[in-house]
Amino acid sequence: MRIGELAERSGVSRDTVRFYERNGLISSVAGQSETNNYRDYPEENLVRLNFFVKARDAGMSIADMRDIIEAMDGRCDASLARNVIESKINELKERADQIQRVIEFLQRGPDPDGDFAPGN
Amino acid sequence: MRIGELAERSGVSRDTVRFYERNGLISSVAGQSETNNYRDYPEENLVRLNFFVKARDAGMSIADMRDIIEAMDGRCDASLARNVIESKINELKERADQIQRVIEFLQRGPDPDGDFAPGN
DNA sequence: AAAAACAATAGACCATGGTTTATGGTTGGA
DNA sequence: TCCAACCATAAACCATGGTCTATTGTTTTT
Repeated sequence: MRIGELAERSGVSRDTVRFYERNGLISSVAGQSETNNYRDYPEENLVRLNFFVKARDAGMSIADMRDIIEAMDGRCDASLARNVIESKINELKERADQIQRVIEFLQRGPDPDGDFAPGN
Repeated sequence: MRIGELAERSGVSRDTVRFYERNGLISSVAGQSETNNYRDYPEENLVRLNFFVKARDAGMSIADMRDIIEAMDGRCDASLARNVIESKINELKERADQIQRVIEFLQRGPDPDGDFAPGN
């Protein structure tokens, strides 16, 4: 499909698609037309972009996403890939825990102290 | 205390302290010395900074943090403050959920599809 | 055919969250 | 006294994650 369709169906802008491509997150191939140089974006990019949007909302960086898709693409050996994924999962869990701590702080108050509590 | 001590004890750099102050997250008062214009950072800033570090690690923006401390400082009425805090809590929960979804994706595979799965 | 919509490329621009540099003054220990 | 470490201020700089503009060419729609 062409970039506009991909952008439309994935919910990110054309510019963002190009930005992601420049940063190695997705890839396109030369189109079959002789008259233009429109690129063709294979269907799989749609799946990826759906993931990127989720991952972005979860606070994941472009570099992290790239690590993950490279690991998943089997460009490196399977056990290394598993390690990469595992470590990203652990980072995400850390982050979720940290969020939980902040939520608790906001709900109940600061750790031991008195001032700067939500109950003020 | 002076900026260096605050930075040291809070674990952020002096530059970051100044940056946070410029952005309304903490405040200082003029020092008592006649010969210099060193600022004095009240103890409470330490408590705040401890929170900011947590909040930052949880992915909270400066603007969000500012909203929270302004709400907690009682500069606006209590019910409004509670609303602000509540909505930040909800945003954090959203974020945590999103992270959980990404974790599950990475552990089990994509939603319905076949390609781009961690199992590759 | 003419206009509107789309595409490619390159580079400028923007906000966010800091960090670094430059300049000049202050303080504390050897 | 002299140097290292500290402080203040302002402005420049940086990476990240995009977004916007300009230019040029291609479809598609009317």
